[in-house]
Amino acid sequence: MDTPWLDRRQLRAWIRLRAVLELLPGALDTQLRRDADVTEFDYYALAMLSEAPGRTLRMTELARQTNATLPRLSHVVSRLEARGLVERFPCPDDRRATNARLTDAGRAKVQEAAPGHVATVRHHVIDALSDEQIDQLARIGDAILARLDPTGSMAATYTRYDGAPGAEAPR
Amino acid sequence: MDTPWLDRRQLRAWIRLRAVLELLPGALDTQLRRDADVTEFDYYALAMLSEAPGRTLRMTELARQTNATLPRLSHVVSRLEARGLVERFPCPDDRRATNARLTDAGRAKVQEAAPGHVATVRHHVIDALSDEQIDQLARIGDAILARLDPTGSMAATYTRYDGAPGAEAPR
DNA sequence: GAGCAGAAGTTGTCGCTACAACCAATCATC
DNA sequence: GATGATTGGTTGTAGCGACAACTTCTGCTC
Repeated sequence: MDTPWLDRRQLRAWIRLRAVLELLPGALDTQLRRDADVTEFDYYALAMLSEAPGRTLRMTELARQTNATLPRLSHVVSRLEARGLVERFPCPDDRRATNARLTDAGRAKVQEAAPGHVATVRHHVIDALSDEQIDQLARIGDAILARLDPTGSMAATYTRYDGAPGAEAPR
Repeated sequence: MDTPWLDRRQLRAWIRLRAVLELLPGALDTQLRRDADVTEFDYYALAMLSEAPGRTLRMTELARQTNATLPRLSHVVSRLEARGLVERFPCPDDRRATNARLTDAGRAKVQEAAPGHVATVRHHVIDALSDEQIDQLARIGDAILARLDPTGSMAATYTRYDGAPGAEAPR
């Protein structure tokens, strides 16, 4: 390998990022589980569906938009389906495929959960940063994601910012 | 609440951060499990111990340095102890407390795993960013952590950059 | 010096995720 | 129009983390 160790500045940045990686997901999860009885991942899956045309997405597409593997999504959707928040039905165009559609109850759940979630994201991230840092963070995220998923097949890219999912007003 | 929704710039940054939160830990975990048969968390626990004087830390202090809760750390250390990488013994100063000490095998494990892990961190994060972005990331991390853990009691702060843990040459 | 609040850890249980194996349908190619 | 490879998705299992309950010990306060 012969890879050089990190210098002090690099290490400082990495330690911080690692701490955020460790602490932030738990904070988001705790709030949503307490206030709306859903996981942060559940919430995003529901939110993505609520933005989709017909409130419907194919499993593969939903997995891509939530940065999840297909097995994971399948389990999650099974649970959401059992709770009546989502329904599955075979895709007419491709009989291998399955569509997931948000039910009315699911839509209500998103609307119920959204304000508290947005407030939490604001409190922990957005409001902690200056406008300049917000843009810096976006570019840093881009750069890291380009390495994590070079093909771009996995990471949700969201070039459409006109009504992007998960944190806007529910339609 | 009456919290405003995120605007496009904020949303862009948040979506990126969320994707990193989802994808990066898995990438680090996969590499370490494959090449050294340890979790990323296992690795950091071992690495923190390897930096500590006498390769020993109290459980509470180790939990703080790894951003973990005490129950979680207790389980992890139990597993590491069963593998002979760590040993536990009661703290003589405070009989409530437990010390965790790195064994020779544990030290060897850290040294074995470190180069590959550092290479992965470099590849996915450090080398993806400019020097300027590295510093920006550190400051952004500081700002977010200040919100996540206002008291500073939890998040590992690491003002000591002379030989910081986890990514430097093992001693 | 008795009593009590809080700190330090451990343990048990439950739910979620990763991984691997698997099935079904489509596509390509001959 | 068969066959092989790939895509789309589900299921089973094992392992890890969150949470709550509990024990032991310390230190305060009266």
